[in-house]
Amino acid sequence: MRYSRLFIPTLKEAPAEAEAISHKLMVRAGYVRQLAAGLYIYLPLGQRVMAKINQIIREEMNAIGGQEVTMPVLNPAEVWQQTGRWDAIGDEMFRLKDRGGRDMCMAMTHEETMTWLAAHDLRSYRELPQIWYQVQTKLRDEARPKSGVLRTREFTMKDSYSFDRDDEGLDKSYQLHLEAYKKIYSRCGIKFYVVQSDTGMMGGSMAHEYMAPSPAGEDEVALCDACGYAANVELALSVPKTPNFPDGKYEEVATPEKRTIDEVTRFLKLTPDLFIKSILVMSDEGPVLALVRGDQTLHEKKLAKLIGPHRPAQKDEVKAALGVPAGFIGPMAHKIRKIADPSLRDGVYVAGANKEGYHVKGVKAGREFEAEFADIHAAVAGDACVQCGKPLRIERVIEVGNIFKLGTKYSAPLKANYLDENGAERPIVMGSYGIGPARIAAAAVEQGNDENGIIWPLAIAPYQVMVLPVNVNDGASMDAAEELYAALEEKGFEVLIDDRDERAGIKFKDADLIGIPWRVIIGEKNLKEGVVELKDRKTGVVAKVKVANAVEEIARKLVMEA
RNA sequence: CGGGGCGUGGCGCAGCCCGGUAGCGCGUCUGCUUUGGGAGCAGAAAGCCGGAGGUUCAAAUCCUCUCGCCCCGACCA
Repeated sequence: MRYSRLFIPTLKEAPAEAEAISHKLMVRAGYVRQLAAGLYIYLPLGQRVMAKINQIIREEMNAIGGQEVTMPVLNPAEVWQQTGRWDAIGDEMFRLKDRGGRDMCMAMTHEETMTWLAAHDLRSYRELPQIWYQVQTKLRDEARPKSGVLRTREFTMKDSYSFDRDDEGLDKSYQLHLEAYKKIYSRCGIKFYVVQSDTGMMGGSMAHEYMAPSPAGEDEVALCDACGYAANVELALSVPKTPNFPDGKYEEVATPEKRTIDEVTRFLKLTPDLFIKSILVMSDEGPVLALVRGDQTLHEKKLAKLIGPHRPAQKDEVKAALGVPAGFIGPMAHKIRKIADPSLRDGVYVAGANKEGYHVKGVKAGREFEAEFADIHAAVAGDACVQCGKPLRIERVIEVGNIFKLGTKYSAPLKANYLDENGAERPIVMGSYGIGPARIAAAAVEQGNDENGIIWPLAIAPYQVMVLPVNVNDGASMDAAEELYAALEEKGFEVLIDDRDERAGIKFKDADLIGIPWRVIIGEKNLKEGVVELKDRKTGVVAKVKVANAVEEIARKLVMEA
């Protein structure tokens, strides 16, 4: 392709609203433009990157027997009502009515329609298993679109659905996807972790997420380098370091006006890990007292898994439920449900005395209070791994994919059944597996960039090589450039030739920004000596190669890397 | 949905507090010079100052409402 004909609107400055590196660079380098909050236009270069990612995804999905289908983006309300999600999902679903006044919605995912199809056209165990996938636009009215292409309201998603006879079959389909996904991200050239994840509102029994490390990410994972334990912090288990407990004598201490852990620790000159933090929350079933260690943070998602949706109690609710002003609550002698983090099981702690202006020392689980124990603290760096005891690392990540075992959550309500060998009707056992191609692109930019611009992995770069004649008005340079360009295209490489009559500086800056992995620079002086320069975008290393060997040399580099 | 910030030529910004009818840098166009890391000089085009209402002789500037965008949080199937 000729640069002079390609629409690549590069910018010297990043738009004011861009924050994430990938956002700034993708806009500056002319890959995308924003139409409105969470709505992006993919320009020619961006389009090529997406096409390449989607191609890799398709190849790997086809390799495990996936079959591509196309689903309607516009859905009737009925299927969503049958699974209960029409009501369960709130403002995040775009809803509308057709001219006949029928309720419709824009599909934000396709469990319903895929299962509808299975319900209608899968009849016999002989037809199972099946893996169907789609690479399509989905719409979600995100509460807060952000970080460029990372969280948008309209986005392409590859998702596949597996249909099996039983759990054993699902295991196999799940395993196929688990491996296929690893290949996809590896081929796309991004760093990623596979972590245990919450099944969330998708339902189901097992789930993993594929996480690409990046500070622009919205999630955090806990990782153990020693044994490989990896989990989303939403469910990561960890064992905090055990403090040295002072002697366990139970005594009341006056702590006037000292309410927060911070105030009390300073007042009593003790470290926060010797305290019990008592947090009252209001659940659908009434107030619940959550207990974590003073140096830890309650993880609301972990707690939600135990008690359902909840919110922190107001000051007057604390007083009403416990008869104690907030700031002096202790775990002793309340009749309400109490959930304590396991780190409180042993040891002797300081806690609120359930009496205004007082705390108590020497509080022991099983002696001063009883509670259900469950890991409800947020894992932090340095906590011990539950599997091997080595310290955990916490890293910020972009979720680039997820896989779920759905079981019969959707097949049961939509009556997606099959007949087994004995003629008995059974629900199809399903799995669902998603990938966000735009997030792969963004993650690649987040992971591959320098002060000059993007550094694409070869496999998803919009072009593999850029041929850059420094002076297009020099006949010899242009002849050599055109010849190289034609020869490389002939070999099947994707080549961009910068045939613009621009100053060298501009061409170099644009080339760096756009991030094509390899660059051949044709300069007048070098050409007179019969050489051109071959520059690696990533390392910046420049190699002079003989014109006669250039094509072969470039081909060698490209093939070597691929 | 809660908290904060910002809307001024295509892009990045100043002007607003202390009203007087808009300016800088980059980009764009023309000409000459230049030509290996975002050139120099000369000239030019381009802005209902997000929108509506109000105050005033006069509003980018003050007041009210509204729309949009970004950030933090909540949410994220």
